[in-house]
Amino acid sequence: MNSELSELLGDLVSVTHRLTRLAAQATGDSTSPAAWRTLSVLTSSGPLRLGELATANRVSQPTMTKIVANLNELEWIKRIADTSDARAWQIAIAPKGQNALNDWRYRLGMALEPLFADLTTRELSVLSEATDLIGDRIDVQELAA
Amino acid sequence: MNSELSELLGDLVSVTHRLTRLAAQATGDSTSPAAWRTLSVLTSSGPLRLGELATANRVSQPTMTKIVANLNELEWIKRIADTSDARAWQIAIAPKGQNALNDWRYRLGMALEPLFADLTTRELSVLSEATDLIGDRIDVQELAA
DNA sequence: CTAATTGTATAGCCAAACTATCTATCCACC
DNA sequence: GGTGGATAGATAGTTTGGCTATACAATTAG
Repeated sequence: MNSELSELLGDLVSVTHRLTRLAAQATGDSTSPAAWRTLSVLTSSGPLRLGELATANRVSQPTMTKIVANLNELEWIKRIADTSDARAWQIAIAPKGQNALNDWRYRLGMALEPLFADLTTRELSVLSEATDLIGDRIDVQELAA
Repeated sequence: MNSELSELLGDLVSVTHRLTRLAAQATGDSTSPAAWRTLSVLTSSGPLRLGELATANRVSQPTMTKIVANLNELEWIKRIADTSDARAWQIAIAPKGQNALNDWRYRLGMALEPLFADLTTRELSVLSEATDLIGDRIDVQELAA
């Protein structure tokens, strides 16, 4: 175990904990990070079974059942009976959900932009690459799950 | 408003949302992200008033009162009466809390390391720099609060 | 066909999040 | 010194996201 890597990962996760809260407060709205996270996963992965969606979000299945029920009431997602298994549901993002997610991302960008406005083009590309690197690690874990 | 920056910030926050959950599941323990976040803030900032700690964590003061009460029961933090204001408390991390945080970071590093093991030295330094860049943005916001 | 496995809903519990309100303390001003 | 306004933190109440355990129906394996 590489202790420099461990240190970096500890710092990275500490910083992401705080950025998550910063984002929640910055837009000042009442929709939860879990909702945005779920919509975001659906946007990038396409429709998923409820259990798959739980895995992708790293929450338990009953938790995801509850989150999906809330999103369904808002009509932000669609529940589609899975044609190959009568027990299962396909969960897809709905147009309203896509619009809401896009709006949130816009408002988030507006709110956070002043904080990042002083970064150089090089620094921004560092952030961009890091985002991709982390995103790829998360997706790798999904495949292994 | 720079739409590329907005896009990047939306992606960054989406990815950090998911990394936060990945970290919570990866270590499999019952202590919440809020507790770790709070201990982490206290480690880097030193003792803070309860309200300041709430601001640094981007949560409301009553939320922080509760989190601090839990941490106090675990003896992970110390509550010290503020000498200059009879209403206020200084909250400081206690040795038990520091040990718990260090242990958590170690276990987190162990759990996440396989995901990041394939990164090159250059990629790891990208992550490291990004972590610093984000961390600096968060601290800037604190000063402005 | 039967037993084991699987997908999701339900139940119950806890903690983190919020707003509103209250009480005691502090501070500014007259 | 006294009064009014502001502030620090506790308390109350509500909602939602987390969890484990369990139930039931559908699917799969032997």
